Amino acid sequence: MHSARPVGLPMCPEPWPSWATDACDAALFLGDPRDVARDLLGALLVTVKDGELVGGRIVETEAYLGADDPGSHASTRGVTRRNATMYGPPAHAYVYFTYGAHHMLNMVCQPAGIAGAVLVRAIEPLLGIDVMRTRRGGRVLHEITNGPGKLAAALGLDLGDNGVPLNEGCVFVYHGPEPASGEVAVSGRVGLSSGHDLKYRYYLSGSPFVSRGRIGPVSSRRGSPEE
DNA sequence: ACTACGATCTACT
DNA sequence: GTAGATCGTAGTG
Repeated sequence: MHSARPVGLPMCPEPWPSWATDACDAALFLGDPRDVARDLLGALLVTVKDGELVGGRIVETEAYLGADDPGSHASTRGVTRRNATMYGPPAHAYVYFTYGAHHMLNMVCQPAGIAGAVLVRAIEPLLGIDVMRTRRGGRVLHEITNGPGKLAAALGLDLGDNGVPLNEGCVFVYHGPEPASGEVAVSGRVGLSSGHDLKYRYYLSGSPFVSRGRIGPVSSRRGSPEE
């Protein structure tokens, strides 16, 4: 049978993954962000920037809800110019800039008028690895995309990509093999000043490509900080 | 106009 | 383990 590689995309040295045969349709990105975050684990995330095709398998995500979520850009602030994309239609990229240095890639997953998105925190590099490595300053493989800021840099994303529709421009998502349920771990989100008690982070526990985020408010406390 | 701070990363102790 | 980078956003005057 013929290659599953989509027509129209640039070539890259690595072969297109045989399991990535179908682009995710917009319906996958319409639902509770916690469900979408879980469903995106294992999917293939691809970007085409500067004529280069790069990407990898999503291994870590976080869900961000609306006004009720203290960790969300939508909490207590309402619509602002920064978070407007989060209130826009689903299946679009919400890219923002933070800490004076880093871009973050989110996927909007609630109907227009309702805030909700999934932050992609880490992927396993599969396509265009040399290009991503160059964009990341020549790091070793497992440090190219193991964090939201690192991932956005490797994928070549910036504020110019805020609001682009998924699978129509430069950001694409393809269905991957569903992870075994025992492989999916859940924990508190990383780097928040509030809302870390909510277990809205999802990752593949066996993957060496997840970020090493600190979990929870206290590091000296013993016991079981996560489920 | 001015200020404080952030869904982070890196380097150095 | 922790401080510094670095700039867009939002709140205030």
